Amino acid sequence: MKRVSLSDIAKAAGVSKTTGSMVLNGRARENGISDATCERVWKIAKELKYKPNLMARGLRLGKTHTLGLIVADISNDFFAQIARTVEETATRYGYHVIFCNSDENAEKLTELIQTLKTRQVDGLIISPALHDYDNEISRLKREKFPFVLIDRYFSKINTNYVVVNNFEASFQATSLLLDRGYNRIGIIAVFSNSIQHKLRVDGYREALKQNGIRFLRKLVVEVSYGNLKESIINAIRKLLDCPNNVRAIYFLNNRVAVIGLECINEMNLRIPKDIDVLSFDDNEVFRLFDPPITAVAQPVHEIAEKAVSILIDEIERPKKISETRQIVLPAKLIKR
Amino acid sequence: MKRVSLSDIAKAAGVSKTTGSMVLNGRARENGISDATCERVWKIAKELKYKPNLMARGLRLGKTHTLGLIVADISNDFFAQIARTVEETATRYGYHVIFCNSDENAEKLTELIQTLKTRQVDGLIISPALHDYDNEISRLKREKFPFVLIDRYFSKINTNYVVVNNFEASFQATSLLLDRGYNRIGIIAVFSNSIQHKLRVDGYREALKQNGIRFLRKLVVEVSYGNLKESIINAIRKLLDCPNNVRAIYFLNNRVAVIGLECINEMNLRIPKDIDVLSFDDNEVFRLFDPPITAVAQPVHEIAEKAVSILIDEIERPKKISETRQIVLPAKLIKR
DNA sequence: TATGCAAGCTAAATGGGTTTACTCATATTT
DNA sequence: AAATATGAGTAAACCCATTTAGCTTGCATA
Repeated sequence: MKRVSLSDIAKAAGVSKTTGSMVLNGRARENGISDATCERVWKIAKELKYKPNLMARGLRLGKTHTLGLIVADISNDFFAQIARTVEETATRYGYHVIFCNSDENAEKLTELIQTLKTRQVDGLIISPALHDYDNEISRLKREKFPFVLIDRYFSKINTNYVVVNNFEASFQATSLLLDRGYNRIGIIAVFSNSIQHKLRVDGYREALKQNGIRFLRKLVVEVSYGNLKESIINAIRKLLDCPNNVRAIYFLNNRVAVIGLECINEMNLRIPKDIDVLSFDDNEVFRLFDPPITAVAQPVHEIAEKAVSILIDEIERPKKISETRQIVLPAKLIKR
Repeated sequence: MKRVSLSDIAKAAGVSKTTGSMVLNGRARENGISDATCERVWKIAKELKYKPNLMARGLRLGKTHTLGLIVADISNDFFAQIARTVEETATRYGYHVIFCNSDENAEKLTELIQTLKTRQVDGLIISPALHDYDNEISRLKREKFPFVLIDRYFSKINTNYVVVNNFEASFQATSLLLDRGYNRIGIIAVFSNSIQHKLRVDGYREALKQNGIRFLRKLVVEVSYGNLKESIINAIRKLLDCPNNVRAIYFLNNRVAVIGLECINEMNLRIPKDIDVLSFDDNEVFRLFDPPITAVAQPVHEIAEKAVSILIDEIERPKKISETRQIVLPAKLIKR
């Protein structure tokens, strides 16, 4: 029941391993192997159901045809969808995908990157942890290891990335709320030092500014991942209460939005009577709410597809040194 | 910048590769390597940041320390959560996970199983496609390839599997609806020849029976994956309409439930006034609905954890021939 | 006749670990 | 004193596909 190896094929076909390898890799022509031999090898390979041992090949070639995908949490709808398309696209290119969850934890991320490198993945698609300082990522960069960041990136390192136009999308989202007549809009976000976070807040500020409304720092509440629910309840309470007097909340991501909605529910607040909400990042079920939740939808499929194709391009093309690709896709405001 | 290999370590430490290998694999004691040598090797390995080449090791040992996970669609909340825990658990055991989407397509599933085997994963966790006949799975079984089925299984093949008690859970779910006073309950499900499907319907029948209500085949509507939305709208319309006169719908899974809710929304029906609903498979947001949606929640974490540990046990233990493990976990009815 | 060359193919090295079957001292038994 | 053990370690085989460098043989040209 043991696997058929190239030697077996070679022996059975009465040729050398070299010839066998060449034929089965479609290099027969260029190496002047005769058609007769060629056919013989193929026939035997088929009969014996030969499948090359990818580890042997990988060892020799130094390539595994495997990509690593690191996200905060694959059970989060946004990342699950990314993962879906990453896998699909990678498969089209003949690659497989190993995935890992970083839990928004910089140390875990560092560790994951290292193990995946040890495991010899050919490249990485990474959504860096929120608090990550750039160390491990910039090490990858220094080592010229192929990788693409998605969703988030670092201004200080020149890397490949695929993100959305956070500023613009946030500007539009805020403008919509302003149009609806809210001029005191609270933001609830997970604490983060990332650029996207900043850009989303900046977009919000710009929208306020263009409407002649003053930006108030205290309306931007940053909660921490630890006990999201409790902190969000407090945040909402604080925003609604008197001097703030907020009537619309802008959740800066998916996760916060879903939990935020849960809190609003529990606090017996009605949307939009008591409070209106908007979420950056869409969720399949937002449109099913009563009323449906307006959200900024990221083009997940494009993000994933682009990331994979850039990555594989970098893996397979001879490296044109430090020529990075930085894609900013438009996010779409879905009014509901 | 090239990787440090075992030879490098051996050379630097003035020992043979053999000794190096033994030391670094913790086999120093049993092979009578002196403590001095041991320390020297470790020290050098650390200094040079030695990471073994896992492909070389894998090639020799015939093991990759990789598991394959095949689900219908990883962007489906249920599978995303499974994937999450599978990865976590596998990592604890020192394994990585390659995932693939079968799209409920038997041919694709067959192909995936084959590629993953070629890729030398050590074992597979599979949620078989709905319409799959058992061929590829039983081939795995014949070949004694380690695998565990989750969520679904085949009565005709004796395999490892981890599933929930579909009959019992469905019985309880139906009983709840009956208690709420609905005695004409419609079922909407994706067409399937799987046992779980049957068991869920059987549980429903049994509940009706114990309440002295006749089972009506026409109240069980099977839609196909093609154009779910349209078919569900038709199904709902048909069920509500006159002779049927259904006032409660029992969605037989997650996917159908979410889309079903969307349809109900679009049809401007109110829950529970016009129609009440219940879903087999929970979804994070069901409790946020107004009113919240009652659902049967599968213990996803346990399913995934159990599946991984059974699989790894099978991979690592000397095979006690054809001794399969079949786990049936209780699903929990979450009344909302 | 000797030389060049193309066609068709192969031996052996390579990649980096693990494992088997030794070696070589010295120490202990019998 | 000869035989056996033991401690410490190693050379070489092995896993399997790819690739480099080169080897025949036949035919044509100088």
